[in-house]
Amino acid sequence: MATGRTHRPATRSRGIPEATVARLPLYLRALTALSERSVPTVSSEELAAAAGVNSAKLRKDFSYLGSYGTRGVGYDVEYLVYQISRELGLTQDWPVVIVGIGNLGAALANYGGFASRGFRIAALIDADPAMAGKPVAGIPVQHTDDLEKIIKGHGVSIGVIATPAGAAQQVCDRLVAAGVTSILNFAPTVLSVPDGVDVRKVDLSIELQILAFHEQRKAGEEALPDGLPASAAAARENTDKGPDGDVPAVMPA
Amino acid sequence: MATGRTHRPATRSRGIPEATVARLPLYLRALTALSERSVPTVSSEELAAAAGVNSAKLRKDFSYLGSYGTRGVGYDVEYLVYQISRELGLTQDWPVVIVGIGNLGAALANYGGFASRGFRIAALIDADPAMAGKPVAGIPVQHTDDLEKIIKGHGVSIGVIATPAGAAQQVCDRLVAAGVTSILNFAPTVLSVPDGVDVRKVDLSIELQILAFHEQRKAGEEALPDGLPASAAAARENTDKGPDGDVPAVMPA
DNA sequence: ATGTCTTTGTGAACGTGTGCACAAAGATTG
DNA sequence: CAATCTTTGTGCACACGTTCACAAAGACAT
Ligand SMILES: NC(=O)c1ccc[n+]([C@@H]2O[C@H](COP(=O)([O-])OP(=O)(O)OC[C@H]3O[C@@H](n4cnc5c(N)ncnc54)[C@H](O)[C@@H]3O)[C@@H](O)[C@H]2O)c1
Ligand SMILES: NC(=O)c1ccc[n+]([C@@H]2O[C@H](COP(=O)([O-])OP(=O)(O)OC[C@H]3O[C@@H](n4cnc5c(N)ncnc54)[C@H](O)[C@@H]3O)[C@@H](O)[C@H]2O)c1
Repeated sequence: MATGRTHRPATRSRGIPEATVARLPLYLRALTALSERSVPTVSSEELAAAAGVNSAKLRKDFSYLGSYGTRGVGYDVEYLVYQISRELGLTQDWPVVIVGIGNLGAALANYGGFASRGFRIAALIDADPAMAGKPVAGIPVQHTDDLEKIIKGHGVSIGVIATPAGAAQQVCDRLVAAGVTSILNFAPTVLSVPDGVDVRKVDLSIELQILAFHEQRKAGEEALPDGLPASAAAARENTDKGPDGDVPAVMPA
Repeated sequence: MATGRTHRPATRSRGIPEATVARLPLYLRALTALSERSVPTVSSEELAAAAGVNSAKLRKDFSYLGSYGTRGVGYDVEYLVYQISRELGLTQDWPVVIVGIGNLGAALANYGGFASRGFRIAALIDADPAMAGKPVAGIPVQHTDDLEKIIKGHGVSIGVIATPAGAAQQVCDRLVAAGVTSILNFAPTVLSVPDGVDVRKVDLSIELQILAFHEQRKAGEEALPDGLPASAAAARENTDKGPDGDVPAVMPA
């Protein structure tokens, strides 16, 4: 998420905030569920509850797309599903390649929710010659040597990287050189890409570490009931190591 | 970030901004790499480059933790690794359970970067009786019936949900009732949890859809001011066909 | 038509995050 | 010790995001 902000004077409401874009798939999911239950219309309050957001936020989000609601009634479910799908570019099918068919890559390939949302696995690619030709999720794995040919042959613009971290940048470079302009990276590495290429990352460790941070905070707060956040301040004070750093300067373990 | 009622902004203590917390693991990763190369000190500029962020942002982030740098020199790598680890609560080992040992759950269990970052897989849990006792990643899978016993026995406070969407809320409720207060959710559902429980989600489809949005914008910027009639909307709603895929989120009435 | 009732769409206030730019701190050199 | 050089830590301004609160739009009943 570092796409150079195209400073568009907003001729029309064409500038949808990034935070809104990130929530559209959430709305779409909730709306699809309603659609399957043949619910004709939904209010911002109901839909917001289903998507787990504030209703005012939802209404403002939709206002960036246009005025698709009816006052006093709500939103037409089918119509909104279509509008959001169109906005997200899901009315077309996006061919996707997955590179690195190990534990994670195979799980991704087997993931059903992939195809049901506008994405199609065009190819699976791995560097291991022993894997070449072996089918995973019904799709034969192809060798990295053919990466460029595969990308260009299928007109792939979205790539998923599930290789070890050490190989990720190299794979990324090849993908980009072959024409991929959007990358979803599962490897724990920072990827550098040229302007115009989007990278999003999914990192399990980071998520867990964020949870651990809050978990620790919760555990420390139990001591003082309803009190002021003196503990945090005190803990930080400690780091003002005295003249002789009594705090170990080396990490244990 | 927590789902459910967020009326209370969660004790906005003298705390570290959420955006900063989310970057600390990134810094930690970069610092660990430097540490392994025995680099003694690093400047904000260098470290920022390695972590893929702006150096001013990095310095401001660190300023919330304390004054750990030396002007004219930079930051002591080992010391900073320790301080960030401590802040994130990684100086202790967090036992984690994974519920739902299918394609994804098994991949997560096999993921090495788990243990190397302060987390330990305490148990693997699945509802399939056929899986009980079978080892995955060297750990025998246990049945859901024993979920509460397992959680309490190991003092687990972090749970990972990798079940189908339809089972996620139910699993979540049981985890929370058993004492789990942090959940990492891979199922495409909005989880409701009581106050005090943190939920973070990882959703592949959402990431891909966000990429598709930007991809579409990049590709089709030449024309199409749209304005499609509503009739076209009704004509195309055939996008859903998930035979099993993910069970759509149920709406709380 | 008129009135009432529901719910949208949005202006405005507020909160959070980002990045510039620079004074101050400390290392280092002469 | 003073001068110089490097790099931190942060004040400030601005951009972005969230939430409140309410006028206006439209449905629906009478
Ligand atoms: N498994 C998880 O749950 C998980 C979680 C978070 C992050 N990750 C990350 O995802 C990545 C993959 O994890 P995994 O568990 O599947 O690892 P894995 O070792 O099982 O699979 C890696 C695959 O990548 C292939 N590969 C290696 N170099 C390649 C190259 N240059 N080009 C193409 N393919 C190449 C290997 O042959 C192998 O099949 C790792 O970076 C890991 O850190 C995994
Ligand atoms: N595989 C992926 O790459 C991927 C990507 C994104 C999201 N997801 C989501 O992750 C989840 C798991 O995906 P998967 O591909 O591993 O599915 P899967 O069907 O392979 O595995 C699901 C596992 O959960 C177990 N399970 C079902 N109900 C349970 C319950 N009540 N308690 C405990 N265990 C239960 C099943 O026995 C099975 O082993 C799904 O919600 C999926 O939508 C998967």
